[in-house]
Amino acid sequence: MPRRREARDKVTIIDIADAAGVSKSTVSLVLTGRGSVKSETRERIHKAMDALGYVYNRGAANLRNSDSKIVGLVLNDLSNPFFAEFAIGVESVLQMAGYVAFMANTAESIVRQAQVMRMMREHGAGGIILCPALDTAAEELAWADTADTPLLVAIRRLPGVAASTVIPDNTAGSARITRHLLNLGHKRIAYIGGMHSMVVRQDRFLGFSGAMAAAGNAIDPGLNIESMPTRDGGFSAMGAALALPDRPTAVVCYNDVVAIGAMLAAAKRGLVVGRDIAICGFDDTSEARHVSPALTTIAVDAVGLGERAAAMLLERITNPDAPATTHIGPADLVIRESCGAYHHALQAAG
Amino acid sequence: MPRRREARDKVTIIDIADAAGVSKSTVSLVLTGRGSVKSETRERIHKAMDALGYVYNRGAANLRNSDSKIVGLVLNDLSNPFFAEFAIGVESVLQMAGYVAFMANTAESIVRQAQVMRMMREHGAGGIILCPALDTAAEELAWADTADTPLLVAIRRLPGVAASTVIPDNTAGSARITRHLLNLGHKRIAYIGGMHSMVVRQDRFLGFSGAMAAAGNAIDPGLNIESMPTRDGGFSAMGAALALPDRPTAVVCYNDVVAIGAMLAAAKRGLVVGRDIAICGFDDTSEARHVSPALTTIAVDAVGLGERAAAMLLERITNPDAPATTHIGPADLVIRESCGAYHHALQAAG
DNA sequence: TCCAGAAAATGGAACGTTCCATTTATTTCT
DNA sequence: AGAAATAAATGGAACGTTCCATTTTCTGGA
Repeated sequence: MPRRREARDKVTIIDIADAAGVSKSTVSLVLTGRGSVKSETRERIHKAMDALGYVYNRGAANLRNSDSKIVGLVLNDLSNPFFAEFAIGVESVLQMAGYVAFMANTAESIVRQAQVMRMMREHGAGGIILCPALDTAAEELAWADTADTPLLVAIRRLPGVAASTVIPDNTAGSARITRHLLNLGHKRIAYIGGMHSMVVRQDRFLGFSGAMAAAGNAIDPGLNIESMPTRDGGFSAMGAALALPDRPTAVVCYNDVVAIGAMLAAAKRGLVVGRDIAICGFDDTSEARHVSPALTTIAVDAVGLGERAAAMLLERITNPDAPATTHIGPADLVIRESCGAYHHALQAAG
Repeated sequence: MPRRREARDKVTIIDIADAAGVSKSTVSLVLTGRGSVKSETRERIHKAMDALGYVYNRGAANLRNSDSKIVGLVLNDLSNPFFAEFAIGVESVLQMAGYVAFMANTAESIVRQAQVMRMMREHGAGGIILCPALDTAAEELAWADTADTPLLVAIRRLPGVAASTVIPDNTAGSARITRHLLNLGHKRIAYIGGMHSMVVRQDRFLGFSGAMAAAGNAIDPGLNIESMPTRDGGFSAMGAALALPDRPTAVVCYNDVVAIGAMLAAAKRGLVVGRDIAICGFDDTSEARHVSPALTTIAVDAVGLGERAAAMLLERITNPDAPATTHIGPADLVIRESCGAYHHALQAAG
C-alpha cells in the first residue's frame, strides 16, 4: 500500500520564503496583510503556499501578538436541546467575527468544568462563556477578577462573580405563566421540580409566588415540591403532588423536561392533561411542541441568548476595560394545549 | 468602582523561576514532570505559581514539541439531537485522554466547514473528526492525504477520501425495520425523506429495497419520495404519499425527524398512526420516545459512535502510520407504537 | 577524607511567527 | 539627470516554552 506522505515535517514561513525567493518578513507581510508588497510578489508567495501545502501556525503568531481569536464555550449539559440551541447562537456570531469556539461539555461536573476552563486558558482563549455546572462556587472563578481572560456567565447567574451575565427573565416568565393559570380560574397551583439551592429555581419560584400573592392566593407549602430537574424527577414529584389529599388543579413546572415527566405521571393515573389537570413548562424546547398534548410553556429564545452572550463577550475582549454588564432576555408565554386554555375558551363561549 | 487588575502582563515561567529562586529550566522540569527535582524545590515552585496566578502557555510549548492535545470536532447540525449525542460521546473520551475538543457547527454549509477546518489546523489540532456537510466534495479534503493532521469522517461516509470512518449500519438497520413491517403484513410500503444524492439515503434505501426484494415485494417507484431531511420535508412528502390514488399502508422514513413530520401529516388527514397507517423512523433520538404515538425506529447509539470515533482518532494520532480503518456500528430495531405491532398482536391473539 | 556516581539544577539554542529599524528599489519632481 | 520622497523588501530580536549538554550539589563507600 503506497501511502503518499511526502512533506513529513511541517512547512513554515521560511520554506515559503525560499520557494518564492523572498525573505520570511515579506511572507509575514502578505500573511497579515499589514505592510505593502508588490502584487506580483504577493501572488508568487500565494502560489508557493499552496504548492507546499502551507498551514499558518497561529500558536507561533500568538506568541508575539497574543490576540488568539479563540473563545471557550463551556456547557453544563449538551444533551439538553436548550443548551445545544444556545451553543448554536454563540457559535454563529463567533464565526462571523472570525473567532473559533473551543466547546466543552461538563455534564454538571464541577471538576470537569475546572479542568476544561484551565485547558482553555492554557490554549490562549481570549475569553470564556460559561454555563455553570450545578454547585459552582464563586471562588473557583476568582481568576476572572484578575486575569486578562474575560468571563461571561450565562443561563445560570452566579452571585458574587465579577463577570458579565446573560440570562432570561426567569422571574417575569414564571409570573406570566402563573397569571395565565390564574386567569383560567385555577386557585390550587403547585410548583414542582428543581432543587431550592438552584438560583434559577429561586428566580422562577419568586415569579410564581409573586403572581400568586398579587392575585390574593395563598401558597400551600405542601405544593412546593422539589426534584431533580429531569424527566424522572418531574415524574416522581408529580406523583407526590397527586397523592396529596387535596390535589392541585394546576402545576407549574421548573422546566419543560420536568413538565414532560409530570405529564407522564398524570397520564399514568388516568388524568387527561389539559382537561383534568393543567401542566406547564419553561424553556420552550422543541420537545414541548411535539409532546402530546403540546406543552404550554415560556419561550426564552435560546439562540438569541447565545448570540447576545457571544456579542457581549467579544465586546469585552476588544475593550477589556469596559465594566461587566448583565443582559436579561425576554421570556414569552406560548399557549398550547396542556393547560386547557382551548377547553376553557369553548366552555366560556358555550 | 475599584477594579483590581494588578498583574496586567502575563506571568511566565521566568517570573516563576525568579520568585522561586531557580532557573526557568527547573520550572519547566516540574511543569512537564520529566526530570528529577527535589520535592522541596518542586513545592516552592508550585507555591510561586499560584501566588502569581501562572497559566501554562501551551502555544509556546507546542512550538517546540508539537503534540497539541487538541482535537477538532466539526458537526453539520448541532440542532439535531442525534449529533449533540454524538458530540457528547466524542467529548467524553477526549476529555478522559487529556485532550480538549475544538467544536464547531457548520449548519450544512460547506464554506463554513472549510473555514472552520482551516482554523482548527492553524490552531494546531492534532486530528479532526468531521461529520460532513451535505455536498462535501472529496477534493476539499485532499489535505488529509498528505498532512499530519489525521482526519476521521463520521456518520456520513465520504467515498474517495483517505480517512478513517465511523458510521452506523444504515443498510442493515433499514432492512431490519422493513422486515418488521413486512412481518406485520404490509405490502405497499413507501420510502420517504432525504435526497437521493445523500449517501446515507442511498445506503438506507438499499436496505429497504433489499428487504422488499427478498420478500418478493415489488417497489412502486411512485412510493419512493424525496424531501429535505427535516420535519417540514417529512410533512410534505407524507402529504404527497397520501394523495396517491393507491396509498401505502406503511412508510419507512429516512430518519426520526422526517417520521415525526410524516406523523403530523397523517394525523392532519384524520388517520390514526399505528392503526390506520404504520410509520417508522431511524436514529432513535429522544424525541422518538416522547412523540405520540411513540415512534418505532432504529437505534444507532449516537453516544457510542462518538466514543468510538474519538478512540479511533486518538489511536491514529499516537500512531500516525497506522492505516485508515472503518467502523460500522450496530443498528437495532426498537419497537414502539407507531407501526401498530401491539394492535397486530392483539388481533392475532383474539 | 576523598572519590565516584547519582541527583539536581542550569544555560542557551531552537520552535514559527511578528514587527521594528533598516536597507534597497522605484517613482516623482524640478 | 539628480535629489527627494515613497514603495518594497529585509535582518534580527523577541515571544514562552522544551530539551540537550553541561555544571553543580549531594550521597555513600573505601
